[in-house]
Amino acid sequence: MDTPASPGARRHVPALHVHFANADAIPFPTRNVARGDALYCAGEPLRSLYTVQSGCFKSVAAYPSTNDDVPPHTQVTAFHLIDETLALDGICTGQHESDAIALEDSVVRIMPVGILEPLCREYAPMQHALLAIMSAEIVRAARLALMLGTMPALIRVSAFLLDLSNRLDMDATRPQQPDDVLLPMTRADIGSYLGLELETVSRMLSKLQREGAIALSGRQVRIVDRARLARI
Amino acid sequence: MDTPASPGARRHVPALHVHFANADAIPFPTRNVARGDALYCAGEPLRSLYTVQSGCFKSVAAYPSTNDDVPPHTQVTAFHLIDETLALDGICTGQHESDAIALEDSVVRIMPVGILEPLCREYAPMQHALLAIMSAEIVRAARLALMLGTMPALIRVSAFLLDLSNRLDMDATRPQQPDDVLLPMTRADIGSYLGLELETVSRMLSKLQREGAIALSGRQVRIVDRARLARI
DNA sequence: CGGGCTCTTGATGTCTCTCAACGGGCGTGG
DNA sequence: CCACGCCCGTTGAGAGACATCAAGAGCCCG
Repeated sequence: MDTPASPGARRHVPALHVHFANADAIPFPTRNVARGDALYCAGEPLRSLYTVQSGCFKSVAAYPSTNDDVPPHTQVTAFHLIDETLALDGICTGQHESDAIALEDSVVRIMPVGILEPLCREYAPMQHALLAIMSAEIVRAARLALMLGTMPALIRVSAFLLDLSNRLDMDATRPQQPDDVLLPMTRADIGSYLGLELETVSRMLSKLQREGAIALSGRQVRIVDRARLARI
Repeated sequence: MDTPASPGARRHVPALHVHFANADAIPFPTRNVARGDALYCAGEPLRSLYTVQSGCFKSVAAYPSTNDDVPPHTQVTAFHLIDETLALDGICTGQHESDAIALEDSVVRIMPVGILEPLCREYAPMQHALLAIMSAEIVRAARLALMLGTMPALIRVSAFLLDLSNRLDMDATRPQQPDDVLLPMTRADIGSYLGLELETVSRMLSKLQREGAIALSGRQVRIVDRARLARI
């Protein structure tokens, strides 16, 4: 899971989804992706990295099924909001390791790897930024694994809400309502990400509402008592 | 989880724990770490990356506890065998994000980040190797999360054994007995890594033995029926 | 030889999954 | 404009997998 960044936290929590220094200055092309469409699919050759300009994506990975007669397990491994970078998992093989699906009509900036690597060799800050982004992604994934391995369902869901809220706050273009979160994904997506069934996600959201931590109507969530949510 | 790399796998599975090209050619210093000692601890400033020359480590992460009155949940997030690289998670903040504990008396090669980054700017293959290693780590962590989110205990344990066996085979210095695996970690470590209790790990190992997939005596595991293990 | 750590195995409990039914929103087409 | 179907979300009842609690055996090391 990503960073709840509560006041009580003892250790410094890394700023995940680091902004890509200097990339703004370079006239990379953009691409529109309609809601539900794939930006790329697993197995395709990696040509570029992408940063989200507007909209939102989910990454869906398939577990390399050992006995592949029947359904290969899949899971949402990440959600990508504005300014966050996609396709980092493809560098190691030169192939995309997951599908990237737009959750809304979206725009991405295209950064071809063939250009990016020489660029990073030239500009030390950019190299450092790229390494920082990748490192943050490692931390993010490890923290997700930690949560899936040790936390009960209610905590997973509340941590997810807090994380999403924090990341949406990063978006300077968004009106400043840090307590109002409009979920761009279905309960099934959330469940897949958190290692839960969609019914369980629904139940936990209802429970959080009953306890007065949030108010919800469909995908519109209002964080009523952030401290309570963090304390769960 | 890492790569079972079975014959049945449809998609190409990335070679995780990529070897660090050219790093051998550079006279980096080494350091000995006694069994049970920490190579580094979470929160310390990141000075170097490390590759394992001999021995074995575990990475232990603490979940940034929101209400930190009581025990901050911890989990083993990775095991590091020979030729594998540690401390990649620290680059994003300049601080180590986890503890690295030696499971045996070990030797690591020390690669100071202040040297590594300029070096990567100079040598494109080295830059690419570093990016590939970090990307592979992202894939590894995501796959672990996927397994923790979707797989039952028996599959987690069998996948863990297959992965460990495959990674040990990468070690050229090891005598060629790919089916004999000496686990360097306790059941509790395995359980923490797999999101299970140590009793469950023990039960699953016993079950795999009853089913004729493995033979075990303490930490010595012999993979008797690799196909069956992969098929579970 | 004793103490502590590790591992195994059993009994019981509980959390989450599974199966099922139902309501609401939205788009399509009558 | 309304009807219908489909997807999404909610809620309940029951089952199953794993955690928890507990006891005991093996082993290493001092």
